Amino acid sequence: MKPKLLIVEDDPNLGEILSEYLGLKGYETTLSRDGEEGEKTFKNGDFDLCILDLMMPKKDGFALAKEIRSIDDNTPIIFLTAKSMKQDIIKGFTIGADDYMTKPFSMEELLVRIQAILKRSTKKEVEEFPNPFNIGELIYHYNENKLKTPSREITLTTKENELLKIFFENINQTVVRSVALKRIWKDDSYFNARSMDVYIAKVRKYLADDPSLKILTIHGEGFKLVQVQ
Amino acid sequence: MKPKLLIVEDDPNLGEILSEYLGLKGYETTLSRDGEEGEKTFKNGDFDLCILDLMMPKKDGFALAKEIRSIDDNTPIIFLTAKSMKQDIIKGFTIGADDYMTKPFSMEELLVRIQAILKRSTKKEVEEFPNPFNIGELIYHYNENKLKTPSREITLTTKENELLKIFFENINQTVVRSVALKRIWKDDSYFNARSMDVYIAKVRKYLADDPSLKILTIHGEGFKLVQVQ
DNA sequence: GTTCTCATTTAACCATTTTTAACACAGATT
DNA sequence: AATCTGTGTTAAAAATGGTTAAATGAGAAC
Repeated sequence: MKPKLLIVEDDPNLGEILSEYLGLKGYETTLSRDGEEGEKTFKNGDFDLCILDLMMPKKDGFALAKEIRSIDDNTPIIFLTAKSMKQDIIKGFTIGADDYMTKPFSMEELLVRIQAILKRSTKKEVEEFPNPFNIGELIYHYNENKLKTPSREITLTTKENELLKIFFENINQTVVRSVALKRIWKDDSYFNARSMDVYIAKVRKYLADDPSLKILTIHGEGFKLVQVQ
Repeated sequence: MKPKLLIVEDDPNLGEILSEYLGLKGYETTLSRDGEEGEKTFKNGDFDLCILDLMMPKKDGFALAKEIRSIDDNTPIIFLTAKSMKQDIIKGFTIGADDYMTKPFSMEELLVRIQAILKRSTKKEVEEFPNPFNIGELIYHYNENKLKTPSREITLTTKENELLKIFFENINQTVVRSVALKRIWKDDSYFNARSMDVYIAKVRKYLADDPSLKILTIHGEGFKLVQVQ
């Protein structure tokens, strides 16, 4: 599958050129025109790498990078900028950038730098979990939308099933709200988020049949399914 | 453990300066003076990253990088060079470089670039925080957001939990304000700092259940959790 | 095509967590 | 001592999440 790149650049010329060039080189590119648009796009997409201009209207590249890092501290970020001031470069990397290029730059160089970064980033593929999946006193049949507890057998609805799957795939790890929303609801919006909260409540009730499993709330971040002894 | 860096640089001045600077910054550095020596050293060592000058006697940086890649295509490589020709840069990355810096460069920038690369390459040894963690009369379950004291069981909020974790990870050491702020609040700003002060007060109240634990204020620096007898 | 059923979304209200604000005090600086 | 900056404390405001029930919508059954 083509790696997905998010390009956030307010100069329409450069943006188009970048998008087209990288598109030709085998990437799937999405172009946003300012920081705020970039943030929305990032939240609703699933990108392998972000290329951010530093000076942009509404929200600059540093601010956007911070937002991105607070959602996900793994997706690589490359900054593009006209400024080549040392302190900016240091700041960029401190925020969590993976590379920093000063305009004007060579497209070809950008390309090889992107390749070098992607070579290493390889987002961890979620391993396929066994079906049925045994955990604690529960047996979860993802394929059949079923959850068996010591006392009953629950037939899950589609959304319940998807949500439960994400939790079992990420046991003891935080499931970020926006990530789950993008995966199940395809869109991170206010109402979808509230809908998800309703489903969290439902799933919590099911899991209550095994007292060793709990879904904790990570305020402002997401949820975490933990198994205690 | 300190990451190990191999520096191959024929200019004795630059080599020494690099080695010393990066040594001060917490790396274990080994310096070789030409490509052939560099190759031998690489074969006999176990390095986390290589910094190679491009123009060197006996064996140039490209040739050395090829040797390194034929032995191991994982160890990151950074090229240093006086030439900034586009074709050289492309060639460097094509051979398998991870970064390419043109002399003269800023030490600080080299450092942050090294950090950015190592952040991705090092097989993340997940420093497992003992869970539960016993200290004095308290039992701290980080995974469950719980703190058990002799008299009660406290369910911690997300922020309380993260703050407490930092303190327990750094017992008897100063936790610098800005470090904790960046880690928990993602941003060191006035209001976040005040918010943190509010949480310090909350956490102090919880710890008061064990009189041997105290959070001291290090004025202008941060805080320190100390355990007295 | 209409009705029924059930999954899903929206809405309203409540609870908790986090941030902001205000004021008091402490330590450092002059 | 006067002043500045940094921290302690408390309460109110704002944001986020929990819960329940009604509204909507989509597919199955009639």
